[in-house]
Amino acid sequence: MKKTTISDVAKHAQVSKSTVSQYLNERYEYMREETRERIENAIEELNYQPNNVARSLKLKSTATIGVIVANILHSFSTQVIRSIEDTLNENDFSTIICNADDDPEKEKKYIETLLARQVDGLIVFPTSGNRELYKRLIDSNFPIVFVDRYVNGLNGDAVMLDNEKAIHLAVEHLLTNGYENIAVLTTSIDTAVVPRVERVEGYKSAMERFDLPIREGYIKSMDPPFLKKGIDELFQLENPPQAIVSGNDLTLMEFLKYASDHDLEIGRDVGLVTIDEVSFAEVHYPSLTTIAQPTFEMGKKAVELVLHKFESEQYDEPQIYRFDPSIIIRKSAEKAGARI
Amino acid sequence: MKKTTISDVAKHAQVSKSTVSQYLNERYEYMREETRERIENAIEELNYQPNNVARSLKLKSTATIGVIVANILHSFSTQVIRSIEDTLNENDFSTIICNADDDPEKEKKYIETLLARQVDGLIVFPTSGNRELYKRLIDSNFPIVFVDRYVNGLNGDAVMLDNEKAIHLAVEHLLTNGYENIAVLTTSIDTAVVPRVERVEGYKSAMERFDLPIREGYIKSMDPPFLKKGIDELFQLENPPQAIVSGNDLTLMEFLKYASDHDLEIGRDVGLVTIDEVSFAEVHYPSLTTIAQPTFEMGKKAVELVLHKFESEQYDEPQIYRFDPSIIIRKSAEKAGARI
DNA sequence: CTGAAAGCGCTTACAG
DNA sequence: CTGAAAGCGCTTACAG
Repeated sequence: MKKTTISDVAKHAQVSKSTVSQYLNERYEYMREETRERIENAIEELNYQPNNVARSLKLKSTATIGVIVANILHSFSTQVIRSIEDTLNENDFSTIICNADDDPEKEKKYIETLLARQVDGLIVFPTSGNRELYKRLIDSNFPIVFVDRYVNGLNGDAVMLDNEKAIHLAVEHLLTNGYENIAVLTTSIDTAVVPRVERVEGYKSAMERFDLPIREGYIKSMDPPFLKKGIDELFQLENPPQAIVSGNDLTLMEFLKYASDHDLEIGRDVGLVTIDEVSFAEVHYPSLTTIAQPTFEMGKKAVELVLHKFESEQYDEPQIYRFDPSIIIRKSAEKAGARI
Repeated sequence: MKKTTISDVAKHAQVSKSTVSQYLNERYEYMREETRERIENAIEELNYQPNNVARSLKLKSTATIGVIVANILHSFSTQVIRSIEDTLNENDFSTIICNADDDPEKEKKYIETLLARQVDGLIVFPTSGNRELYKRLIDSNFPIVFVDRYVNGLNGDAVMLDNEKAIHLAVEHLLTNGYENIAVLTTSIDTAVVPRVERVEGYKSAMERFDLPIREGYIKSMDPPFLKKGIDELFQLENPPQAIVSGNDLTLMEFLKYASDHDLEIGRDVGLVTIDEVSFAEVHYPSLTTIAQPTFEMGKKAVELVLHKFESEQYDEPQIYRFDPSIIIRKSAEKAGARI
């Protein structure tokens, strides 16, 4: 079961390895027609498959990009990653995906493995735990692009949603439809994860813009296991909210469970707009009004940035690229007080 | 920006490359304590990172498994892949995931790329288009394991659901709750994709077992874009079905859309059991009774099989491993004729 | 306990 | 148009 190598092909076609290599790299102008055919036949007959590992070693490039995602459970992440893979594939690059599971230790281990495997670049949805490591990579000019979040104080490229706009769209829609007491639900902001912080800030600025009071009690930021309690507190308030803005799909699931357990009918008892499009938005009863991120474009941009860095030697000033959210209006916030 | 190599470390520590290599492979018994420390310091000072590509070339092993999935859009696939990644990771293997998008051409290209990259094995959710290629791999004893589907007539290991049992569980549950006219929805069986065929066969054998007539008109197998029409035909029948068994999450989405568009209330107007657990089963109204596959165990088993093949030289007779489905009873098929 | 040498399978500058 | 040689960064059998 020995694998056939370029030497076998060379011997069989009675040419040198060099010429076979030229053939493999499609530099046919370096050989006669007749030679080309001999090599072609030899490859066919021996069923030769080039060894890319050897090629990578020599070329110092693996044509592989590593992707590290803080938490693959978010539908947003899954969608962006699909786009990243597709785009890389169009460029004849492979993708290695790693799920850090929100654990900085795991993230660190993955980064090191990927570097040892000589990936040509990294696209990462960062946790908040590896500032130093990222700094070193950026300083050494290694191609790296952040998605969804950036790392505070680091001078790296990032592909981000315009989070403020996302919240404003949600709040505006709710107000237009008559909801005034609006609460917001996000996953924990203890670790200062950028989009979450921006979404909470966006909530406040939206309330201000529409001359509404900001009640701290209406802002609930906590991780999924604790959200149930947070939501409960919301509805125990003297003035419970008439509507909820859910910060992502995980907070959405918690809220939907709560609503179903407490016979809160969405749309009638409480309005709902959620950030991130989810697969079941259309078939949920009532259908869910969502703020969608342009996941396809964001993934594509991330790939373009990382490949550009890899291919060009020059240094470009790092930038944060903001993408516009869009609202998909369905029925979960159709009309306030519909029950009356 | 030249990378530091094992030679740099050797020079800096004033030992040979061989000894550094022994150190890297943790064979400390081959050197004095003092030497070990010198190397340790040199690595630290130079911030040396080993190059795994070179190592792979020499060792003829990349510690990487390729995963090719026919269609990543299935929630089942996503779940199994997560389990595969986790398990491989525990074994210090990397994973490269490719989505064939139900396109045999794409699948073929991916297989070839993965082989060129010298993956140590392949786990694949096969399309039906590459029999010959798979045959060659199996015949040459390359470590390969099929998941979800096997390729007809090929002697390879496969990790499968007990599809017949899955349908029986669904039908039994519906009958127990008073539904008698039961239809089944699957994606197209034109290409003889094994689980779909088994599910249709399972439907027939279940009907027989419970002494019910098999009506061909109650069996709808078509790809998502055409399902709407198929479902419509079902409900135009003289005797429309009282309940639906949905073959997977994609047929489920089509059915839910249809039901919502035609004001069919699930549970009241029509009972529903679907194969594959979906994220929103709990929060759907009414909550969905599902037949869950043990995705975690299946992924784990696939990894064990492929690593075993890779590590052991001996030839084991290939086998099909069947996994038991389980029913998660919720409310979408609670009681027939609830409307009366 | 340590090192020199060969080799993994490619690519490419260079010579002819 | 074609080939011999060097080298990518490791590992390992072998000699000392």
